[in-house]
Amino acid sequence: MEKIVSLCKRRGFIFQSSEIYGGLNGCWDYGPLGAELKRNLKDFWWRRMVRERDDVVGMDGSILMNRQVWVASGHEATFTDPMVDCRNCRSRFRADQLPEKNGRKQCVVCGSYDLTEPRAFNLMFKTYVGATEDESAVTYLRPETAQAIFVQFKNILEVSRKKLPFGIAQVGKAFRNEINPRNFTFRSREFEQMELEYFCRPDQGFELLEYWLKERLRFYSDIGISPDLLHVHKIPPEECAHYSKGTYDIEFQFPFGLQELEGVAYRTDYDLTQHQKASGKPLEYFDEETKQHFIPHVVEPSAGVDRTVLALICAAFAEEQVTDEKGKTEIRTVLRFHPRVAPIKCGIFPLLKNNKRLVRQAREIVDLLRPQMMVFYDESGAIGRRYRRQDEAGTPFGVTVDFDTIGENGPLNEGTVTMRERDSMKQERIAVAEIKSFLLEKIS
RNA sequence: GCGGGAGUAACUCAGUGGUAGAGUGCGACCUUGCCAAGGUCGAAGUCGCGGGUUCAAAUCCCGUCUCCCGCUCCA
Repeated sequence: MEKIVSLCKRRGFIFQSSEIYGGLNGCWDYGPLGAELKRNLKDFWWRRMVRERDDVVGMDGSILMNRQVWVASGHEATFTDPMVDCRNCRSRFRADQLPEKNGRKQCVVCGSYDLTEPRAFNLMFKTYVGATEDESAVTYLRPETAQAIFVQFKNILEVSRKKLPFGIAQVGKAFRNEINPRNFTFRSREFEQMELEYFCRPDQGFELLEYWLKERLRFYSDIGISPDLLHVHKIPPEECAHYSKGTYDIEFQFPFGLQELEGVAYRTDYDLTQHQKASGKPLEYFDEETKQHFIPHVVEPSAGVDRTVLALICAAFAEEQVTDEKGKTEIRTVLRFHPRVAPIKCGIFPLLKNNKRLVRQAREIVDLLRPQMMVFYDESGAIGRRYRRQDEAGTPFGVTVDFDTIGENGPLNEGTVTMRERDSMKQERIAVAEIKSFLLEKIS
């Protein structure tokens, strides 16, 4: 893990937030390569979950919402009071509301005395909206993005003219004042979620839970995370959150252990029911076939952007022994990103920088590709060094303009470049005119 | 939150009271016909931060922040 953290900083994937002031616990910044990687991940999620489907639409909710949202969702009560957990039945209570016997607090559900110490669950960041800092102005930075979808359910149903089952997707920031941020960016206080709330009839819930689990596993495979590194954890019913009738965690084998990337939860009609009650506004759906009104159930695949970025980096990280022509062995550090998520798609190099024709031709190729993909031009140092630099950045392809390209070795290979592939280090000659379509096919 | 370890250049680290160091990397120029190792020059450090002891602190003491590891926790 230390090697990965070090590479992330050295190459500009991830830095500590506010580093020159000593950092801020649980907060991280993405550098040039990290920002590209993260953007590629979110874009592909959006494409797969929204644009390629008829039954899902997107939204982008605000981070600050009316405080009543958090009262209704139950977050205010369970996130801000001193709470104790029962180790026996996993119930959670406000510490001041538990009965005591002989000076010991007792679980009101199972009667166990095996309780955790009371802890302040100030997991929501509190803030004030408006000029006055009094109680009436209090609200919170959202601790999850899902609630924005639930409270706009009716509006989106109306304008999108969708029928059940259909989903609303959102990518955005959420904040939790974690007691113990850990494991690099894995548990951060400010993080981004990619969430889909997929609404359905009550009788479709379990079937759709299985469907979305499968669909999401396909997604991870399509961004280059091998199924060998993934594990599906079915949460036992007694451990599910109170609102859930069934949850699967999709876990990734990080260097620090098997950890959750995404939860696929069947949230029933809990959230919409809560908001209907609290707001007094009907959030029911009218089914024209059965002529019935009911509150839709919902299946929620909820993925962490930052932890998936970290998983991509961990899965891609490799150190391999290579032997050069003199028989010397050395370590090659390479990030084997899938071309689809790689921050830079192609490096473009003139074989020598002191030859104007080579440089000009390479620059032209840069201009050719730039409108459609992130490319990187490099002319400094020996060509091998430039290849290795891109290996560490995870760039899947490299194009080198040589003397054949510009016709100096006769017409045989004129107008072709070498295309070097990162993982195999193999090179093949390819016509300049074909570079763009070759790359577009690989990264789409 | 508890226990352990660590913070010195972008990275990896040396430096145990007396002028801030190395390797790699980075930049410029030269060299270079395809897998990081040539030459010359150069930039770069609030020694995590704050306080204390001392003629003098990267070094000793106290506090604090941050990261890593193990517990704990993760509606």
